[in-house]
Amino acid sequence: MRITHEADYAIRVAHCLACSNDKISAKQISESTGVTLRFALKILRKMIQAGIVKSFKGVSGGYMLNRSPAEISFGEIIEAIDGPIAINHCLSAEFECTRLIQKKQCDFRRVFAAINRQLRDELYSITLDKFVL
Amino acid sequence: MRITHEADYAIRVAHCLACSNDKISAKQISESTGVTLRFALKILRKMIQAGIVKSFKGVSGGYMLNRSPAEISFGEIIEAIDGPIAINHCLSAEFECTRLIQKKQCDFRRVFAAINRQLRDELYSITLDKFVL
DNA sequence: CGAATGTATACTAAGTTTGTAAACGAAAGG
DNA sequence: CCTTTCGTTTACAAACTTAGTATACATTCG
Repeated sequence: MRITHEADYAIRVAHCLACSNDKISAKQISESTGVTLRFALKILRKMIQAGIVKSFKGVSGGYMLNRSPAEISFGEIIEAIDGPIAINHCLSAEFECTRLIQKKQCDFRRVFAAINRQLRDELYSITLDKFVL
Repeated sequence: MRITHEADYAIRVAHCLACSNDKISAKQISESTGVTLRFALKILRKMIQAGIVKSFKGVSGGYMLNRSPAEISFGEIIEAIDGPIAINHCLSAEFECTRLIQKKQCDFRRVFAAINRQLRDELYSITLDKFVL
């Protein structure tokens, strides 16, 4: 029932980017967040694919946020790294309910889905701008 | 960001107990929930330790809930199996914050703690009686 | 070109979860 | 009182997930 370390690091990486006006290199990000360079690169790649971050190649390349910090939420970062938020495995896309007691299973599912939605909404309501100095 | 299979099974086991007025044997529980006998025993043991379930030894022994279904919540069952609900590792008891950017870390923590509290409250508000036929 | 930087894929190590086995303990009922 | 039935405890192993690393390649700018 918790986010992965990787998602936690991703939030710190995103925060680091939000605090800088200019683009920063992976090396600088690594140093200022304490996340190893290699691992930071992996996280940055996922965030690029999710459209949260953009990158610049070449000698003076680096990374920066793709949108304003106010438009980037914890929920979005977590889902970019860990995949869709699902507090119970029966809520994930791949899952197929094969229980004998079909009705009960689905009652449980309905309840978990409601809680999940609420949690997800909360995580999406927290944006990076609230943490920039 | 999800509960373990074990906690999910535990909810079904608890539901099974809630649906029966009399005590039932581990074997019956296993058959009616689809959880293997050995694993069901393991889950029952944890629920006994948490005071959710009580057991009777001997030839006509078995298990039953220790309280009325209305007094047993999803949150309690999940915590009995998985331990305290903590959406981020920094919220767990053992964790020690050693970040350089102390202040920021703690801002994050404060936010996660608030979300966690809300999630926990929701899970504790869902009681077993709502699922008994 | 070549130094600095990002990209992509694949792999390994570590940790957690899931599930099983075996030996022991306790109570009901003949 | 002793056998049967059932629960308890500890330990172990297999499977899966997460965390982190290595290697090789591509792009940009001076």
